[in-house]
Amino acid sequence: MLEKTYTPKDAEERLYQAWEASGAFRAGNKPDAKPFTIVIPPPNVTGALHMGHALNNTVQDILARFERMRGRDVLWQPGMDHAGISTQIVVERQLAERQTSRQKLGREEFLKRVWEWKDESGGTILRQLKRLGASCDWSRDRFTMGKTETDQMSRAVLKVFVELYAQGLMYKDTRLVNWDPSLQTAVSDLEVENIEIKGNLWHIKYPLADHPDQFIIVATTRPETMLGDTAVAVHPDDERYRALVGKKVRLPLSDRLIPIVADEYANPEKGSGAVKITPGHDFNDYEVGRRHKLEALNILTLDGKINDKAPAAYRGLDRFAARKRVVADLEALGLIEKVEPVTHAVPHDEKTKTVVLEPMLTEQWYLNVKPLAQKALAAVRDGRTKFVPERFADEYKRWLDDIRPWCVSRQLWWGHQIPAWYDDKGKIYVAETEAAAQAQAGSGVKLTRDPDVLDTWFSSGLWPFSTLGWPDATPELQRYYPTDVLVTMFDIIFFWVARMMMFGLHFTKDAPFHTVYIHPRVVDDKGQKMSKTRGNVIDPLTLIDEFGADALRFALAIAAAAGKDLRIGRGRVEIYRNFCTKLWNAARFCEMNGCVRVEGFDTSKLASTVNRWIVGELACTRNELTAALEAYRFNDAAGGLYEFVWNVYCDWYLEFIKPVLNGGDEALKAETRATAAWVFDETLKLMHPFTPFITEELWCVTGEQGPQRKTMLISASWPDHSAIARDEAAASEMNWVKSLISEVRSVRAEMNVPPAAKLPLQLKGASGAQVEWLGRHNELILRLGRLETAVAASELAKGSAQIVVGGATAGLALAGAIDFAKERTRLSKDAQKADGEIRRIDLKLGNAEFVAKAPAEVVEELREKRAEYEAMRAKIAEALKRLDVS
RNA sequence: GGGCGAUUAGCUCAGUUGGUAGAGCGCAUCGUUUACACCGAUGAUGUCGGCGGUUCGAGCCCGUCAUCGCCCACCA
Repeated sequence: MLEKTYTPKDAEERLYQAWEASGAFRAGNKPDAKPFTIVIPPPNVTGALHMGHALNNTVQDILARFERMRGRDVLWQPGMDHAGISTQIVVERQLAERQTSRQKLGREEFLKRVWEWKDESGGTILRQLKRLGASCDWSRDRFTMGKTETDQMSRAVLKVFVELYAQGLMYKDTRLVNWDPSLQTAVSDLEVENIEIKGNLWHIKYPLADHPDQFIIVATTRPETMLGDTAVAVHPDDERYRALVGKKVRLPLSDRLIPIVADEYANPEKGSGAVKITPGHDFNDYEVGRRHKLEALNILTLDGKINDKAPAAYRGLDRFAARKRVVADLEALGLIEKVEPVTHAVPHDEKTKTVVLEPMLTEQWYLNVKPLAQKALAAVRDGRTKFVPERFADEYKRWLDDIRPWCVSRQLWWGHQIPAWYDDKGKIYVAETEAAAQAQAGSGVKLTRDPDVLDTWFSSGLWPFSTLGWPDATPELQRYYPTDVLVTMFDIIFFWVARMMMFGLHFTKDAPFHTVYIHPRVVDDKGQKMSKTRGNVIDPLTLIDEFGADALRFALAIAAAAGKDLRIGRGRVEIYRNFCTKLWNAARFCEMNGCVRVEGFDTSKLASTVNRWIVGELACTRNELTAALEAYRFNDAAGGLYEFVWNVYCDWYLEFIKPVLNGGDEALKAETRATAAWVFDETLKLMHPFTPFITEELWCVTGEQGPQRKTMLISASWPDHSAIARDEAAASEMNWVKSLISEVRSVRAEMNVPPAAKLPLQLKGASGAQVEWLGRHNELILRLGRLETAVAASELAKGSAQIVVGGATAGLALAGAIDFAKERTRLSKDAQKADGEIRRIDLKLGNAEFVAKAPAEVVEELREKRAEYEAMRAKIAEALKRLDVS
């Protein structure tokens, strides 16, 4: 027996364990089946489940369960990312709380601590994914980094690095990088976020060396960098400065003489047309400096303070303090021409958004990605990999078309250490192991390993094949690679998707997936991006606790229209909790009425139109649903199910069959029970990818009553209704019946006919078929229309069918009854207010619960009203009889 | 500066090849007929951002403008 209400909390944990125990999540169960592979976007080991993950993994789980039911051998590969910078920051913070630091511990000890942290508190997110119902093959859990370098996940990274080096694509270079002075590491271009901030544009007078009373004016938003200026540039065609090219200016504050050079970079339109050149601290100036062989003077320390290359007065000052000091000193010297406020984009750290990055001259490892990018572009251009929605392919192509070398080294400890060793002359030996490097160098040579680690995206770029065992030729790699669909969001197309495409094509010759599905970004119900600082973060686990995982999943799926922001709030999840409840109650209805699935149920041999109709509707729903899922239209898929379950099956079909189930035709009753049960069962299958828990629960429960379930729903086959042709005759017949009933109800409501009043119906001008239908479905038309009789008028008028209910005068005759109806509603509401526990009030007063709990005066009042009502009812009946209703 | 997306009922959003505008919530009225009040029935509400064009016909195609959002960009 089903409980009166569904309690997700009780069911979810039990069912999840049952699934895991049955091995249903494991890949390889169906050796003869075609594989279907999804790799999870590995969440950061530091992460906790947020709404974005909930959506991302709901989508993947829908696909995984759908394909599993369709008979594919599904591998949903789980795992996590070591998340270099994020993780190192987390552990360093903990150390700081204990008054220590990574520097004090040393590298080895620090890494030991990070691993300890990872084993203890990393990976909460994986447990949280289970609460969502994620059907990953947990036995294949992977991490982007091995504990030792002989671990396969690490070997994959080393091999890739070494091969790229051997191919001449990986190299060291000294040039400007985006430097994070807070973490003291280089970051890649992608990790830079330009944020508009308000600043000043200072116009500074640089005196000419020959004529100290004459000035050339330059403008800058970063005056402190003038301490590193090594030239002033003007445009070669700029008449104003032509005579000055080759001459020198005396750099204020530093007292150095620097040249005036002609370079096309200087824009005569901007400012004074002359621009200060600081090759050591500006990407453009660096290029100018190269062209004119200028020194790239570095005036900053790695933590962003002025170093000893600058005049003594500024040494040791933080770069922002130095800015103030420089401006003040220039002012004192009368060298500030003017100051204008400007808004300009300043490079910030993409993660913290607070640290201002500094172009810094350092030696780093770069990967020349151009040749890899060509392959990645070709794969998308020729359709080996397609994006859904398509427009994201354009973004992908634009980025790859104009790609620059990727700075892959990071000055961190947590990550894949770069497999490069140096001898004391600085010669580089790149090899997968120290022994191999030593062999290259010769036995007597002392080698030192490069201390830097790789960008965390370097290893996650290998994820689709490293998780399957590459570089070893494992059976899994053979079977499950290339994968099928990648489910992710637009914000990591460049970071991750493009890198996987490049590495995948370069090292395996195959595109790592045939489809990239880009799901929407989840925002709050006001359309605001969720963030901790805004305080509008909705925790998916709280929603799961309150409404159940199924409700959350369905809410996400039905709102997941391609490419648009997805708004979600408590209210939405509540709606789909209600939907789950509806499904639950439909199951209870079936159970109470003995609707039990019959072995060998044959949809082609149904005698009843109603049953043929619902079977056809189901088949139609199934086909549309399948097509929607194949096209990644999750909103259409979920929407179609909602419509079918609620508006077709519950609102109409179950109402249609009530008279049959209460009637005396045993054969019809048996057929109807079997049909109701079969359709419900098929519906559970269709719903399962979206709402796995409640459907599995209902599947098991009905199994106890009907034929014993041999398998769980998760392992059931996706319905194949291809043999079921939609019975068009049944459809038009039932649609007519539905519209007739709707019309009757509409007329009743318009005319204020009280619900209890049963009216006679005469149908004028009905066609022969309609007369037949009216007769065939008379019982349910009477019931649902609350009619006394429903007959076709004997004389068939020409034209369309016309419904006459009672007649215009009937409304007047019933006026008194309406007052009673209103009164009754008011009283029942009063009664509910008086005792919140009374949820249903039997106004016939036969219900003991009501009598017991309702206030006595309400009971008394209702008794009186009831007598009036009875009298009124009799009068109405009489009045209706007298009315001319033909 | 370049590119992309959005603009449809009070709110949140669907609307796949152009063919009489949809859903949920909310609102109004009614309701206890043994699945469900986390429910049922009925109803009201839209110059589909503005303007122009193509077409027998445009929410959908084209042009243009406006507002909002996102991405990219060397930010003197």
